[in-house]
Amino acid sequence: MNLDVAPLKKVSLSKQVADQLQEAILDGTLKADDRLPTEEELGQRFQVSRPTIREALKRLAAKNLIRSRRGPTGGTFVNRLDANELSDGLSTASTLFVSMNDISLEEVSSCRKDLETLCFQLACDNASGDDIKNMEAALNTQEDPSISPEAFCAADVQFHRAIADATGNRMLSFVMYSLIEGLQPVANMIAYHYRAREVIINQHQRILENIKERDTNTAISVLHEQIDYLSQLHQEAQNNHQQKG
Amino acid sequence: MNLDVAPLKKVSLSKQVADQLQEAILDGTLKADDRLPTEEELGQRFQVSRPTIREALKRLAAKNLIRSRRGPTGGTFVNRLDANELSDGLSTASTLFVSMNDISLEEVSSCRKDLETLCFQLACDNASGDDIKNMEAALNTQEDPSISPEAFCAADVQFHRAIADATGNRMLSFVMYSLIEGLQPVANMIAYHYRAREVIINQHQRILENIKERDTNTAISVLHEQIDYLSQLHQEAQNNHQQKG
DNA sequence: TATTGTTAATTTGTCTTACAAATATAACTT
DNA sequence: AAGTTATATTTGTAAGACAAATTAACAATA
Repeated sequence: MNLDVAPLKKVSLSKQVADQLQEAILDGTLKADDRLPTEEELGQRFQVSRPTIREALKRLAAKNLIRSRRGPTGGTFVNRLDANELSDGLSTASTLFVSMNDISLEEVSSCRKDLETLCFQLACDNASGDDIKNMEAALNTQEDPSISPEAFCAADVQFHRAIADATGNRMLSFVMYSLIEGLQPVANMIAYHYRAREVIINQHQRILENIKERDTNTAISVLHEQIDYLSQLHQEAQNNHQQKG
Repeated sequence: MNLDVAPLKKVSLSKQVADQLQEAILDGTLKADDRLPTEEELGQRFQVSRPTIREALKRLAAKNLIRSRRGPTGGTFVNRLDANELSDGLSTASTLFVSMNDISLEEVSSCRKDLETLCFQLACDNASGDDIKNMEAALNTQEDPSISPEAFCAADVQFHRAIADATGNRMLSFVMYSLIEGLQPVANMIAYHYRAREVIINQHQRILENIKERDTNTAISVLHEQIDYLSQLHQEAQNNHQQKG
């Protein structure tokens, strides 16, 4: 008896419902801001109970695909997603990826170096006036010594994002967002050292200046200086931590 | 009257539970393959009902952070995630990003060209024997003319992933996975044209050959040839589609 | 009339209880 | 001893009820 038995995949109902709804969102059947039927109505259509529908909706909510509101005009709506909101999922994904796979800082750092170098080349060619203004705004925020470490860190992210946006390629921006977000923990650590703040600010000033003057090579050399500096700081912090523990 | 009122966010219980559990997973309190308490026990700890716990767990399940099994030795476990599993979320994210933001093929294509060029440079330097074998395996699959379009497409993804892995930088691999997955729809279309299959296979053969011989420049030139070819095919398909509609 | 207060209706959020399905362990039977 | 059958445990699903939020319509009042 040599029969190949059927796959027999028993996928839970809530997952099947979630997959079908996600499919509808991805292929455009459900567009942004569309309102889904009520949970009860969905239950009738799929022939499952309301808790099952709700578990399915929570799966989609976790991916930021939908939002819910109570009340007569409430209900469940399809989210319009921009890079910022999508990058939330990406950043947890890359954080997880780094931590669970023991990715060394060296790998992350060299990846960022390569990709951001590419961004600098494109940004020097394509940066618009608005892009420059965004960088300036982020830098101005960082230059205020009274801001909190969190705010400094956020402004740091904003600065690098502005450069990614300045490439003019939104797909590249999107990819870079996940990298920048994924390195937040490192940036976070730096923000607590006032000495480091000064160094970072100085580097950003020089980067901005060189991008303005379209001096690609100098801008890139400062970038490399910064990434190496961050690597080194992070390495020292780890060593200290190991000695203490 | 110019008062800034507080945000007043009332986060649902299931989301709060999900966030707390995710936090525990991210910071390492819950490690891979750890078993969570049963749903009932979780309910007691958080002082909420089982359905609420379940909705929270479904949120995490949607992100592939946990898995569940029934039975005495069953329960809910923390997932050990590799790039493959994480790429599921990434691919939907990039697919969504492209479709909801009207990202042109030109942008995606040029982003992939730049990033994959970088990969080729690193791969030519660092590709190991295993990496070469992975590429050969994918190519062998594609060379069988009897395989389905889906299988051809999957093998195509596998080939490009193998190149990304050959860079030796797992962070870069991870980033590339999202790009490769995000372009699945285009690859999918190609797979249905037998004429195109031959072209793709021929290009892959030459790419593999040049990576083996560490001829970076030639390998890259073939890559660019392929990306341009795909762009062109896609453009033609779109034009045909518009004429028909 | 215009503003305020009240009520009702709708929809998601949560709880309770119950049973079904899967699965490993232990007990039992042949 | 081997296989079979109970049994306990845990997630999956269901149904019904009530709470909370929010809008709309209506009534009351100045």
